[in-house]
Amino acid sequence: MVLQKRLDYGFNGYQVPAIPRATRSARKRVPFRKRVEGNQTSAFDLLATVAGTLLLDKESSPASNNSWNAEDQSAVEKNNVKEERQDGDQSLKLETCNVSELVPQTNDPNYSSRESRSLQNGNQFGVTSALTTSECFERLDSQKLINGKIKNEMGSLACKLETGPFVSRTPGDCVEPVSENKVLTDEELDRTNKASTGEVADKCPLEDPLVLDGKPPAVVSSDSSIKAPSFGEHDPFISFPVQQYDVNVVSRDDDEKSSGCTHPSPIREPFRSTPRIGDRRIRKILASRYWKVALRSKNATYSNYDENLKSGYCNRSTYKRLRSGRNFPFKKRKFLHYTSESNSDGGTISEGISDLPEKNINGKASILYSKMHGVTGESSSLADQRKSFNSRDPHVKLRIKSFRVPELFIEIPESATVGSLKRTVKEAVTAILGGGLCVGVLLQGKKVRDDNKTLLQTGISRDNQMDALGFSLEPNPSHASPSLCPGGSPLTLPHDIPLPLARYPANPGLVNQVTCHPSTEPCIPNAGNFIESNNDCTADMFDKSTTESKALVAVPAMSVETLAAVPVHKKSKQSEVAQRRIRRPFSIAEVEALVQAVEKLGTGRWRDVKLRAFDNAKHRTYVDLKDKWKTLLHTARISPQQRRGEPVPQELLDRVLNAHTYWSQQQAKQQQPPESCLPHYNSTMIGSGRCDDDENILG
DNA sequence: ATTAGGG
DNA sequence: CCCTAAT
Repeated sequence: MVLQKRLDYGFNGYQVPAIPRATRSARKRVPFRKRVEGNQTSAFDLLATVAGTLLLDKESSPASNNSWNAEDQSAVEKNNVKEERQDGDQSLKLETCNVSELVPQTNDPNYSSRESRSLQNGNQFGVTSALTTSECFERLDSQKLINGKIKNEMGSLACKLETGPFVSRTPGDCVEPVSENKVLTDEELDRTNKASTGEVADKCPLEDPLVLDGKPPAVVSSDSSIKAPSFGEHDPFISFPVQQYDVNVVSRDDDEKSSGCTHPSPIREPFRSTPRIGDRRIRKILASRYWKVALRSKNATYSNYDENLKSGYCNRSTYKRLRSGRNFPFKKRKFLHYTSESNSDGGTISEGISDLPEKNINGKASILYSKMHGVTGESSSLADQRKSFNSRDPHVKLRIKSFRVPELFIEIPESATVGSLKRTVKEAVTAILGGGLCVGVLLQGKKVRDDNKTLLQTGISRDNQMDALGFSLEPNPSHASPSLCPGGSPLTLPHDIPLPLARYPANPGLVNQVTCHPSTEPCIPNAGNFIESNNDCTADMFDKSTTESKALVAVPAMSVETLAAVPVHKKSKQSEVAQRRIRRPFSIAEVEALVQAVEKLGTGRWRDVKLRAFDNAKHRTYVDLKDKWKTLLHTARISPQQRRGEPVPQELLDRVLNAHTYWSQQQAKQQQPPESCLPHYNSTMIGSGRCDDDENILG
């Protein structure tokens, strides 16, 4: 009775019917189908597509989790690592990792179906479900130049892979590694490695590499505990920076099983060592910033694009999953590994980019991958695109031959097995790809910052521009503090000039941009709907990251320790390490909306408040609103001098105070329903003296 | 999934 | 904002 009435009547006496849960659930949304025509794909779409491709790649196979362990005999992978003694720990510095060629195709309404067809019909492309990172030894020099830092002490890893023709594979298939491809035998690997070694030696005369080929690797249990002794008299730790690291992720999981006969993974022995027995901490440092190497769950992966996707599409259905996974903190803890059966929403085809990974899992491949094949000598060219020759085809087809992953450090004891090393690198890269990945688009060396521009507008769709188009993987700015972001990562081109790109008006054809224009300011919420103010679009983040990354240069030694503190290899399982959400101070308008909603609904009904006033602000959870109210209350109670941040109008603070006292009394009244019908209202309130529920309070 | 409160 | 206990 009383309770029910409390729910139905608002602070101001307005009737505020409780919203039925079934219908008011923020997550119940009508599916939205994105439709764009022609070259209307915005740069953002492109980014999302690429990112989705990467993610998809990573998740496309259930076995891919351990894929890095699986290169062994048949897997096409080789790692040449140059070691350098250094304080006991092995420091791998992966300046670049090239991700295998992928072929994102944007803006195709019939996308999924087309790709499926393609898969069925021919083997032109294959979904390898493998993240193939491939070397480019030849790029070393240029890479160094790009980075502006020559590292003589750096060894080089040459991992040239010849994987042969494309392999076709159905998305759902379990990784049957490159059956049709040329499978490198141990011998072949060995030979190749040696060749590479020689090459390396030539380029790095300072080093005196030893090849450890043939040494039986230590057996490592699944929990990564070391069961085998370290190599002879050598120090347990070695430090070997890797300039180039070629990794081929194959969806196999036989690393551990075949531990005893792990193929030789050439590691050049250090010429100097420092005795030290330490824990098996693995330190990985990404040059541009210190990544939390701990793997983020795949859901976290989505989360990273949450904001972007949302801002890009403002499409509820498109990211409803994301939303529930990211904006509602309680879900962050529940990340689970996806299985191939994962089919959370079984959405229709061509939903949106955010659905790509899922689609693939569902067997509806949306993106094709092709095996990387000896793409070398492309110093700074991050991608190679082809455009459909059919001029009538409004779709831009890109083929990204390789991706560069930001430089990263890895520290691992020399007693660790090659398998664990691979695992470690895998985790590091996976963390990057799955965690704070950002994709940048470069056109003629310049960053395309405006995500809202279409490919056409940008010029990406033009033939003459295809050569100048590049992609870069960048750390997600929200994943690390700028101070930890030293020198330009290999991803960032040296001449990263801020482009004064004019913001093009949102393309009318893009539904998503209507409500999502970055300049959209939260209008004064008339209790109806509160326009979201999710302005942190990717473009801005990009600017920030690239700008900041240029400021700093060296990797502070201390941060190594910092990073090491992160439980890296704890169990490559659910190291989801949910990152803290970015701070988003409430705007005055939001406060206004909050106050107004609380006045009507009262405290304690945060979900309704959320739905009422912040339903469109997906980054505001009811917990956020509750917290904000809490702080507002606190702010209202302290002296104005003590307040910080954007000053909240006193008027609003007063209302906060009033509403709080009012609803507190209401709450108290319900404690003792009986004779507590005393009209003791706050003096500032104007209400009838009735103890009923329809009191009127001054707004 | 929500709410309430501490951190 | 995060985390948790309690609903």
